[in-house]
Amino acid sequence: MSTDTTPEPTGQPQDPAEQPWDGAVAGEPPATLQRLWGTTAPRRRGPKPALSVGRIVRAAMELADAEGLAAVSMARIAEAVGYTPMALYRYVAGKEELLVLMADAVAADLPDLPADTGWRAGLEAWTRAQIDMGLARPWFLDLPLSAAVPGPHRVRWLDQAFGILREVDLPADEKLALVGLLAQHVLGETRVQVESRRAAVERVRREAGLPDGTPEAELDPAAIDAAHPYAGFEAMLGRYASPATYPHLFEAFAAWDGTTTDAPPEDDIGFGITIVLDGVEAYLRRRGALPAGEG
Amino acid sequence: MSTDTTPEPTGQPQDPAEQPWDGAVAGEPPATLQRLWGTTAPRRRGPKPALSVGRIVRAAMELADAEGLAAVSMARIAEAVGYTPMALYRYVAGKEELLVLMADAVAADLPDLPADTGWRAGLEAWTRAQIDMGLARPWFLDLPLSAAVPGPHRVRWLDQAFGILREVDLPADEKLALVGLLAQHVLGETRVQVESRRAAVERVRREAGLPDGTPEAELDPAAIDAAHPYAGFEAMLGRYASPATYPHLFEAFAAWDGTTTDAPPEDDIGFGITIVLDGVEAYLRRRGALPAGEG
DNA sequence: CGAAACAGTGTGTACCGTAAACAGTATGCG
DNA sequence: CGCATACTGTTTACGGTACACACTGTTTCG
Repeated sequence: MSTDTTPEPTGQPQDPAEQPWDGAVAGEPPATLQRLWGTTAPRRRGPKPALSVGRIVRAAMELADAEGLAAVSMARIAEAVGYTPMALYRYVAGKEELLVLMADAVAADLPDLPADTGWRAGLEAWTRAQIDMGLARPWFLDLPLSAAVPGPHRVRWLDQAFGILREVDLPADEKLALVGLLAQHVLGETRVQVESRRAAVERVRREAGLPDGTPEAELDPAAIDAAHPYAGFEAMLGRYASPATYPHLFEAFAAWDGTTTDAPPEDDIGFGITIVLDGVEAYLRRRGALPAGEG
Repeated sequence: MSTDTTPEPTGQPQDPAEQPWDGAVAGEPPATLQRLWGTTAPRRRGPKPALSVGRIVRAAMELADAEGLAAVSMARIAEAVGYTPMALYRYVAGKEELLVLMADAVAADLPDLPADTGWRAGLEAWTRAQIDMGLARPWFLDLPLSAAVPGPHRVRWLDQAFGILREVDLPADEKLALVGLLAQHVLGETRVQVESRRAAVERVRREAGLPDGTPEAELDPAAIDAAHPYAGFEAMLGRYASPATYPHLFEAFAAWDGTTTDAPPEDDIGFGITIVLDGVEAYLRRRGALPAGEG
């Protein structure tokens, strides 16, 4: 982007052959990227395709929503759309590519954030929206690292972050680094939330004596909310920790009265966001990048 | 731990039956936790076991080190230790449990940190050591969320964090939340590092025209270090971004001169740590928890 | 000396992702 | 028009996975 040639509005066909990364050596880029960005040239001959990439991805996501990522197999997807497994390979290079497409597609549901809240409130909203998305689709966290390819929806979300950061005076690469830091925090926070909820559900189910596969809907939501988040951890400590084995942990938790402080922001998510954004604010101040009136 | 009964130094057998979570309903806890903490009661009758959990886990880790987590299958492990695949099931409940054991075992190599550096330097060292571990064993990042069960080595590492935080005046649950935040940041940062290195290696290999499976050792290390970390991202921008599609991104990167600022700490890792620890410091100050002389 | 508890093996099932060969269909070109 | 061509979805098959179950052989306790 440091060149002065303006790129075309949307990607053009531009002869799929002769791309530097094409050929036997290549990783996934060419076909996968085209599928991601919807820039595959329409076919001219032969029967009209009955399926579409979009429909396949949508079926895969519904499956993941309902039964988790582990349930997403080529066979199950094919069954859902009413074709044979091998038919999918006419639309998608393989399962790995399908996961890439899914990873971008989830970002389509991210909201349009209001502009003109300051950078800090903006980033907080940006962060929270993403965590909400992760909570709604926990399977997102199970996607492999290799599925994190920038696609149109993901980049749109990134664009919003840059919109929020317009008022901040920093070169683009530093903004990108900051947004990346935030994005990583989001992923981690979501993991914690999802995992702690899953543990709470499991504990409530066990206490109610219900069988393993019981859907969450049959459990008491209040009991789930009330389930102490550190319960499993404390049980582990009580069983295995001693002054001899884990002195500092033992000391700290022996002195603890067992009550959770709510001096931090009322919710767990806010706790992390506040700390990270405080750090970001310190960085901006150090760099003299705060908008006028805040510096 | 808010009770006054001192737990025994190390877990005792304490009758594996009659545990609340035992039986058909249970998830993994009983057997898996016992295997994790090495508290399985020795068998009394029958032939002496030829294998051991430790040997199996070690073999699995060697396999993962050499060929990645995807190469770790029950069959390959069995081959490595010289027995049939089914023999492993006498020692381990299944593959999932094995991954749990591996996840804890990696933490065994984490160093003993020096005491008496202040809380901030201590936490930074704690963080960096963990990132180094992740870089040394990238497969660690591929482990599923479900493998994150607290085992002896993981808890020992947590204990060190609490040792570092002794001088900080905060209830145990808040310390735990802070350490958790840091741990999540570490995971994210390691992901970024591993992924960007992998991308750099791939790009260098492509430019050198070498085949896909070429081991990293045959590539020019200097070229890998020099490979611009944002190259792939910029290529994507140049091809697909326009003022119409991604206005803010376009604007920011159009104004950018293409040079990376090194105003932040010299290395990428320090960039993130500094921001997060600044946030933590702000939190401690707000809570009046800073050690005497720092408040 | 049984009997019971255990170790490791052999065999088999139910999946998984996907390569290859195939028959049917719509299109562009001579 | 007619046919080669490119494309569709299907069939079949392969090598891989985790693991259930029945089995033989070994060790130790009552």
